[in-house]
Amino acid sequence: MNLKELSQQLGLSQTTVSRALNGYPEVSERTRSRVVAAAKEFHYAPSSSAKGLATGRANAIGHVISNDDGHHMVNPIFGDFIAGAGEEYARQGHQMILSVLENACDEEKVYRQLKSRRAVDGVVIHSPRKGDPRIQLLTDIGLPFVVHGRVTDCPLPYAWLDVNNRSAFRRATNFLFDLGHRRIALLNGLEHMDFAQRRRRGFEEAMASHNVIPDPRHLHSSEMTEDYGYQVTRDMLDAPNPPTAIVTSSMITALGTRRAIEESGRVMGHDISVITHDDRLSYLRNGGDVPIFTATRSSVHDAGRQLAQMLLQMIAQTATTLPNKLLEAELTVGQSTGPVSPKKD
Amino acid sequence: MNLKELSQQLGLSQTTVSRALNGYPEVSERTRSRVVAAAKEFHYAPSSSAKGLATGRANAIGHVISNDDGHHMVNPIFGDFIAGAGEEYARQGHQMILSVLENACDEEKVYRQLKSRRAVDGVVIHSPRKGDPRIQLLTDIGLPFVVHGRVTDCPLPYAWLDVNNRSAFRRATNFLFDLGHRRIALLNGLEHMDFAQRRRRGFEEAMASHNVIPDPRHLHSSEMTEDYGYQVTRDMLDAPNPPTAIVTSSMITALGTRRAIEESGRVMGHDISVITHDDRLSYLRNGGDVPIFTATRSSVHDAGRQLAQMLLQMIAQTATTLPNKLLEAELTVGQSTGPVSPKKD
DNA sequence: CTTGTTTTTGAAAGCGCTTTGATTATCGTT
DNA sequence: AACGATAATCAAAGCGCTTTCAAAAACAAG
Repeated sequence: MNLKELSQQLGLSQTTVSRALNGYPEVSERTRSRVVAAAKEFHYAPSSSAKGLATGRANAIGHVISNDDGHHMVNPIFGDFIAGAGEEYARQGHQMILSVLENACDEEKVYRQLKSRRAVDGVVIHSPRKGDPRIQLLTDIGLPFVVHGRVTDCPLPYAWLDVNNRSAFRRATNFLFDLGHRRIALLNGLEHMDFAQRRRRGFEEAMASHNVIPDPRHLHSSEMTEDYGYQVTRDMLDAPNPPTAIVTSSMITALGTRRAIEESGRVMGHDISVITHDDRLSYLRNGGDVPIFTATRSSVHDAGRQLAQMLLQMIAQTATTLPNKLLEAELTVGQSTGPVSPKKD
Repeated sequence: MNLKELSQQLGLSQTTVSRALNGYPEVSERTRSRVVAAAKEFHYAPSSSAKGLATGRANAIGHVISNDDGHHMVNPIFGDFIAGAGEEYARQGHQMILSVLENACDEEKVYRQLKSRRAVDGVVIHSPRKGDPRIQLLTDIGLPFVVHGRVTDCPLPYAWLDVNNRSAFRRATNFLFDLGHRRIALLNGLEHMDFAQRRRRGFEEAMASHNVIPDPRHLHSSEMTEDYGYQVTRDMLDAPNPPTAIVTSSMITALGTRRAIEESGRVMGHDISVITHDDRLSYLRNGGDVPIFTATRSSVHDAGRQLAQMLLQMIAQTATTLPNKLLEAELTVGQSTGPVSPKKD
């Protein structure tokens, strides 16, 4: 069923039917309701390609995700972020188009094609890296975009939404100092990612403000897997002068850290403290009323929703003002932290 | 830059340029290479809506994911599956369209619209449930689809790709019997999901074939979170007559199970055995050369790739044969299983 | 009953591509 | 040189919508 057939059924012109369905004011209420009823009855919905062709808008937003340098690693955050954004798109009648990159070198091509094929009205930039070339590229080709995160030292203006990673990690670290800790380890994510850089900075600031020089053996950076948390923590605990507290970048890593701690016969929150960042992933809830981990939390699902809103608004009003939003993570105290314990060894 | 402009640049008709770019045989090699070069130079790519309108094909596949009955739970499998499928789509010049459902009641509407708006050429069905209504619906409206999983007792024929969950869990359970275990617990996923039903059946078959009636206190079903694994395992270990082995449905749950085991002072693989199903999620690797968990493994990333291939092929050749594929999980022995230990209590 | 105004409806052009059916160039044969 | 066959190219229609511009209907005022 297409517009022509529908309008014939109704004995009206395509023009009127189209206007009725798109809420134009110059059609009488009587005919509008007739049209809407008929559309519902015949399950009519306008062809999106025809509509796209006629209007020049795709009513779609692109998300390009890459398998992280061929590690075939899908960001565990991804699912929840996408779900949040997707809800907002659905609400506003947009579609989400996902492009999966196998080779990072195709990156530029993919964005260019998205633009020249008019497949999307805008894109969201995931996992910005240090000196990320994408914001220059997208600015050049004139494709609206919002960055999830930020790009340090980027000379161009751009729209973004980010968690205040630096303040979150500064705060987490300071919290540990307040409990008396001074030998604090950092299990960071991959430090070519911008967010990891900021987290490190926050951590270092807190350390510096307490005149503590971090032990290099206690500073780590890797993909945030469970195994990484386990291995690194075990090694640190086995070595002389182990940390009394650990700040870690993700719940998954924290699970590994906890495992190593428990395996060593220590009690987390008593013998050694752990703070993690918690993205509130749907399949990794941090306990119930009493969180297991003390954490800096910020819902990535919510970030997805808000970022989608920003982007849709940018596109709708073609205003030249580039919005940005800094979300503060909240520090929730759980069972994984406690005052530094009296020297054991 | 559109086709018209490009053809003017070249001094050719749109017809010829279009044919050259789409690989039709009736254009000379000399002109074809000229055209291709010019297209590259001007970053020309055909508008997807125009192409879609003209051909009637969207060159897109839809994935509809729902936030599981309002639990706002995104399947952790989702990211890797999507990545696998997406790679295949990219390779074959298709796009992936993701629809996120907030209310499960919109389900029918979303599929109908995808069809009537001609937004996709086919869809993939995620997480089929017991008596899933979607296969009836899609058959009725004539939208090609492949199910990731199966629907038990479905009277209609349909295309699917699935892991042999039943045989995997039968095999896992039998493996435990071979090690001398008889008190075996099952930590299953939500049993309104079809895959969970099959896993349970496989487990029960193995139990029955050894004339063991499972202790009802050792049969569990829930969303597969870490906490679920922990809670349930702890409760079972605290109770009299705890199981000597546990079969669990996901790595995440297995992490919780391991935590409860270690917390109780037992050693996994020695005092109590654990087998899990391992979807080979990219961010949850089961150790390195020596797997931590003995597991039935089957890459969900690979499943996504293969399913995408099936669907694209179905669409391309409009053949009426409905393909299906049953993947066998492999049993990999890790450190989490061992012979039943001499009675402790 | 005109006329001017406002409200409501329609005819047709155009969005950028594919594809049919016609036309021209090229070439080997007689 | 003329001819039919083949290869290469093109003009134009059509895909299903939106939107401009024109026309008809309804209505108020003179």
